[in-house]
Amino acid sequence: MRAQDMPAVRNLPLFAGVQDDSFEELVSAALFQHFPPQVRLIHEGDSADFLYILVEGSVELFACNDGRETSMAIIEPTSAFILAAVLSDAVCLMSARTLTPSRLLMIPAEHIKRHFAEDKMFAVAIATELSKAYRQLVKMHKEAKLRPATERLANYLLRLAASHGEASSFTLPADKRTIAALLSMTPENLSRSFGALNAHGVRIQGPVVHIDKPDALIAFAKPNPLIDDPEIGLSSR
Amino acid sequence: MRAQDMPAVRNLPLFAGVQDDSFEELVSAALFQHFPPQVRLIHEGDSADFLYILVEGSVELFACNDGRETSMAIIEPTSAFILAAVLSDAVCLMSARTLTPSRLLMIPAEHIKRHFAEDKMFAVAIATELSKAYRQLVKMHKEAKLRPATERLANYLLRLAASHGEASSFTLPADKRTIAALLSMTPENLSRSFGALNAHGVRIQGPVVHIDKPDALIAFAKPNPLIDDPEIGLSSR
DNA sequence: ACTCTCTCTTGATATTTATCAAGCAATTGG
DNA sequence: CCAATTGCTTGATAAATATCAAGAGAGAGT
Repeated sequence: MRAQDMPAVRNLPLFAGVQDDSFEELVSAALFQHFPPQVRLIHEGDSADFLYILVEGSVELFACNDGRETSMAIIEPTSAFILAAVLSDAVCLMSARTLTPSRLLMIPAEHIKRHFAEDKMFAVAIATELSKAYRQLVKMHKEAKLRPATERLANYLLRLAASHGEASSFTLPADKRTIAALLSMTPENLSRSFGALNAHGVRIQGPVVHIDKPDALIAFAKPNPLIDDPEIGLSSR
Repeated sequence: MRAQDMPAVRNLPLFAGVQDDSFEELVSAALFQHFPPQVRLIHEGDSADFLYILVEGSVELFACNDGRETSMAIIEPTSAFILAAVLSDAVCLMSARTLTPSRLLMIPAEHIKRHFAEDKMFAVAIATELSKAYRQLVKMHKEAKLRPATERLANYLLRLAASHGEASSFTLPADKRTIAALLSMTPENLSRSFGALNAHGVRIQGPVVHIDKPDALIAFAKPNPLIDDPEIGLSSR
């Protein structure tokens, strides 16, 4: 692991209250690995042997049932994942694969669980993270149940813009096919929905989105803080 | 609060590791209230002032957006709710209302947060509960994204049967209209889906479901442990 | 017993979303 | 440079789901 990557990991809310020596212990037990794109890191149903921390690149969480597959989240640095599975000592409910070349810190589950049981500050930080992760998932589920497809896309674009400092242009965090799955639509319908958003000030150039008329898009999307506001400080799944 | 209700609350996994005196402190600060059916307990967007514990009756968690409303969960005793909002010191993402006459213990959020910060065992128990709640929600979201409506219903019936000790008959936990919203369908389509399940050994008599041919229903539903298995010990939302 | 109300069901229709089938553009590999 | 592949788009069609409109049945109140 590169020295310059260290601060980002150390500064995760997850490790906020833990002592330096405890943190050192966790990191020294960890593996640090590079992966090319499209590498399957986790197979759903497997036991959760590591807490993964994405240091660079991007990772997709996805899930399958009866021949279908859908995307559950796109993860960007610096962010931990399968925290809940590690703590529950349970099998993973989601699979994970790299989308781009990625570097990951993998902390053995046993170490996480031991520190969790022994270190009050760590337990508090984990509970705080999990409560935010839970709330984020509630928001996702509300969106899925309460919005039609094109509105989901419109609000997703607004959230992306917000996460890029309200930039009027930004690049999609994954292939359109992956974005489509994330938004519970087919690639065909994503394409058509992008077309429909043209009338509301959105322009697409390959992987880059231009929001030419933010007000028009907002008027169409009707964003709702109880769905669209991010959980501040959330960096775990 | 009735003396006979105490053990069920005390035995919640949430309080498993807390000392008796701490538990007494929490309970003595709490309100205990009866509510008739259809009473709004929580409005989404309001701050989370209490951790609610349902002692008797049933409560629906639901959410609204842009004139639509959907059901997020049906809660039965003994179970705590809005734990995540209380810990995050944030507004509620879901509303709550009683479905039947209900009795609830309401523990002020401040007390929960103080004990959480001070009592390691409580923090550990909360994190453990939240990780299970998170995983339960992942399962719900997977189901919503990966299964068509009638299959969702079929698996829901199998889960209800399992929770009733694999009983071949049981009563639905809420009005069909609420069940429909929970399964992301209209009442009309729920009705038609029940009709479709007739061919797979399901018989409906008002609010009671008979599973006459469990094997046929299972063959149709194709249950998946990574969606349908309950998180054991989960009693919080 | 009798409305009245409410919930659920059923049928007809509309809308939304998915699937299938080309086709096009960009990229990759020879 | 030229296939060949890949990712996306577009159009036509099919399937799933929602909406609208009655109507039937059960329970509540008079």
